[in-house]
Amino acid sequence: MSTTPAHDSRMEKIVSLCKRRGFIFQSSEIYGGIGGFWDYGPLGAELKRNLRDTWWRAMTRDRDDIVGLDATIIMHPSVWKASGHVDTFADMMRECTLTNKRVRADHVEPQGGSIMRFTGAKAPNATGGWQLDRPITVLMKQGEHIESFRKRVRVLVAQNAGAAAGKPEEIELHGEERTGVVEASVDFHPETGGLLNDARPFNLMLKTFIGPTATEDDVAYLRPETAQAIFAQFKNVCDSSRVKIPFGIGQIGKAFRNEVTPKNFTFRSREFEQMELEFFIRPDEAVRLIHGSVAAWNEGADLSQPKPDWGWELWHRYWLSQRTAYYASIGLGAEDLAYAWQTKEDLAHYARACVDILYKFPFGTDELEGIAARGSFDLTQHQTHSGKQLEYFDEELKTACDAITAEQKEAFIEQSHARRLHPETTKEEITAFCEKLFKGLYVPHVIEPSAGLDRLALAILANAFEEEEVTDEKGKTETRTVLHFHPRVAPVKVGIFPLLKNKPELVAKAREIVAMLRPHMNVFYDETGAIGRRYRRQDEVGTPYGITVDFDTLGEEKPELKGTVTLRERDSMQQTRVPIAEILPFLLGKIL
RNA sequence: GCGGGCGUAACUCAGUUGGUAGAGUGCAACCUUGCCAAGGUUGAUGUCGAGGGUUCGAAUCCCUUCGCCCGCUCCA
Repeated sequence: MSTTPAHDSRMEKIVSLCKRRGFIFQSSEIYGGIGGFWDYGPLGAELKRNLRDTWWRAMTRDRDDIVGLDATIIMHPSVWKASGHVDTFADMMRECTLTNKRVRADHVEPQGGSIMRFTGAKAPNATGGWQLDRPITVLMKQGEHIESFRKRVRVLVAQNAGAAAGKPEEIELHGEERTGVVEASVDFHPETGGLLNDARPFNLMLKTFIGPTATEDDVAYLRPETAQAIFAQFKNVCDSSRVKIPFGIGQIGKAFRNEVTPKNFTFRSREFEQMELEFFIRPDEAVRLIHGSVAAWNEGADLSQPKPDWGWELWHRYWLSQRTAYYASIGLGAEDLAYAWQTKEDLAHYARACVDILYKFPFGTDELEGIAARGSFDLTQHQTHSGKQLEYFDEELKTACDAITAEQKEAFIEQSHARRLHPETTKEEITAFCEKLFKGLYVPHVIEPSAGLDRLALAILANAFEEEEVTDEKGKTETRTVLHFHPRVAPVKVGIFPLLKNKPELVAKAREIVAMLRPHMNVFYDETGAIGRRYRRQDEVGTPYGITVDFDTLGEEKPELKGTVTLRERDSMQQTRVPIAEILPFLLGKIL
């Protein structure tokens, strides 16, 4: 899916600017750095805070159907057993000794064939020559022709060696020897046939210990996602907040994953921040009982306002449109984004649908947010593992069911069985589920828009970055580096400059304006250097507006201009004369 | 994890066969300076990623290690 340009100077420039101007630093840099961890400097901290605030506002404060949560990073280890993370994140893995391809130890199918061993390989014709000195052991499958086998091994060797070894046909294999025959061995990679090394635990969750003794009994995990805390606290939120389905719980917080390969600057980090919403909805069956039918999604459906007869599909589409509108509100428009729908085969077994919102990063188009329709899987898992009832009592559903006859209920069960998603679901399970529904009880289904804050910050930076050719009045062309941040997310909202710093009246007036604006926004005062240089400095950190106090502000020669300043706009570099009294309302209108 | 490239000032980079580290930009102060990186003067900053070795002497050669980038792999 990603397209990666061979040399991406744009990304390098962004990384360099981030360091130089204090957006993002490598963690622990004075000790040589630590892979996959990044710090936000003064401007980065402001940027990230602004982004976090826009999400929180859009998702909680601006709506009356979503509440917030702020849970701990370390939770009861059982949370991760219930969620499936302990199992799927802690597989025993084996690696192919030829290609380093990794495979789950319990997923290796027994294979038969001849064990072939080579002492090494050489590519004398490759640029500079190339050589592999370690032995290679590969299974020649039953019925595989010896020449096609040799060709296959050369291709694998070439792939693994990268550019150094040159073309597969240039590779010479040395010391071929048949060392044995096996009937059903699990020691060879299912695809490559390469010998597998010993199984090793491979866990993507970061481990820690609770209490000072640090034994295996005290193991806990740093959360690999924030979502599970929302499910774990679902009942408490319901009991304390008078929320009614449909409603959501949003959370912003740190998560940790032991990524194999952190890469692309902050894009894949081991410590990162997520902004997640779990939006709880009725199962489609409950909607059908209440409204008689479930509204179907079609292209062009009106998604502006939720409707009571929406099922999971419309809710899923609704959140996709809401999230797209959110990105537009902070400067990421349709032309910057892309969407990737997971195919049925890619989906986890419990998921109904999942769409990723991607941003066109300089290093490739990659994920910013995933919106998944997860059914009732998570809450059901926690209900099973904790033994606590996580069903929701739906007054409206109970009322609707009380009004229908026993025959209608019987027909509904039949109908639900006919519509079941998984063929293996039994009639008994469907009946039990429906009987609960008739009492107004169900485990809510969930739509999960899950976004990466650090990825968003990187996208915003990449999207804002531009090196612009500017020609001045004298016809001199030069490069202007500018970050076109949307004013809402810009770390500094306005720069305030006295035209000259050795004129006390100008400095005093500029300080007055700083004092006026500071309670409302992040402002930056600068009096050093020529005015043009100060503008450019602010362009480079994305400050959308500049205000210059000059002699007209003091009314020295043109009394009619007294009390006005120059307002300079970053993107157009246009200047306008505005009264001081209008500055604050103007800026507030742009940044809120 | 594998292969390749790289690591010298805040940034971009130069540094010869091993001889004790530089440029441009930026930064700071002052003078000049009336709206888009202006001019001048002065100034500060490096354990040459880290550790070890060879050597009279290492940024330079060797080993180890850490980090970054690219490709492969991995990515509930």
